[in-house]
Amino acid sequence: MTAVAGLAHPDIDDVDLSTVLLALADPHRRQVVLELARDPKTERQCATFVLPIAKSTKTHHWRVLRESGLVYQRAVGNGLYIRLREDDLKRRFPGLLDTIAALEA
Amino acid sequence: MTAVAGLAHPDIDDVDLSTVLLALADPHRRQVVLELARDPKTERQCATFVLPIAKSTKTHHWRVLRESGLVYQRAVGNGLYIRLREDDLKRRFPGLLDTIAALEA
DNA sequence: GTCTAGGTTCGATCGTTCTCGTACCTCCCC
DNA sequence: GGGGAGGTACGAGAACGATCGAACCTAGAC
Repeated sequence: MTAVAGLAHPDIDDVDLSTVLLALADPHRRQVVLELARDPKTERQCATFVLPIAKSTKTHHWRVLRESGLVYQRAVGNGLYIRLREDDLKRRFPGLLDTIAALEA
Repeated sequence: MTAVAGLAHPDIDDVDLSTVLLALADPHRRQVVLELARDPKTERQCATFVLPIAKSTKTHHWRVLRESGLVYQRAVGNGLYIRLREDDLKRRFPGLLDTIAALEA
């Protein structure tokens, strides 16, 4: 196993609403999702997110976001890039992201 | 204290999004909310909800729904009536309920 | 080779949540 | 008065989630 873990992404059709809502219920994760949503097409380095939590806790949140189908992660060199699964989410949960984003705009 | 507990309802402005999303993340609670949302103006007897859980567990979920600002409960005689806080929710979290409802229609 | 920055894994703690059964209360009907 | 239906309170157990620190790995820069 490499230092960058196997980045397993679920099929969006296997994700259920409870999982997504649970993922979005955490303020740290929601902040990440909303920052990504401001520039949905753009990939961003995970390390650039400023969160008042430990490194290992971030790893935990990345996994939750990934496994809930909200984000796509890609290993580049030594680091991680993250991106919203915008199209998948629009198709599977239409309106959800826009609504949440509008609520905290 | 009467058999019907003190039904404390939070001011809708004191409710935050995390709490609401957490409340909606539970399938049983979401089912209740969605059934109420099909007839938003109408009060319904709590006892008429068919859920595969114990009585005391229901009491727990009523409290969560109440304290998350999603529903309003009223004691009538020996029982409880429940109703969506539709107007409050529309104002505080516009679009949220409609989006969730559309997602599981 | 060394050092650093980005990440993971592990183990643990702490709080919360869902769940239940039991006991109890109270309104209402007979 | 007695009984049933609707609900609460309490106590407990199991599962989960957020959090951390320490140890470790890897890629890249120097």
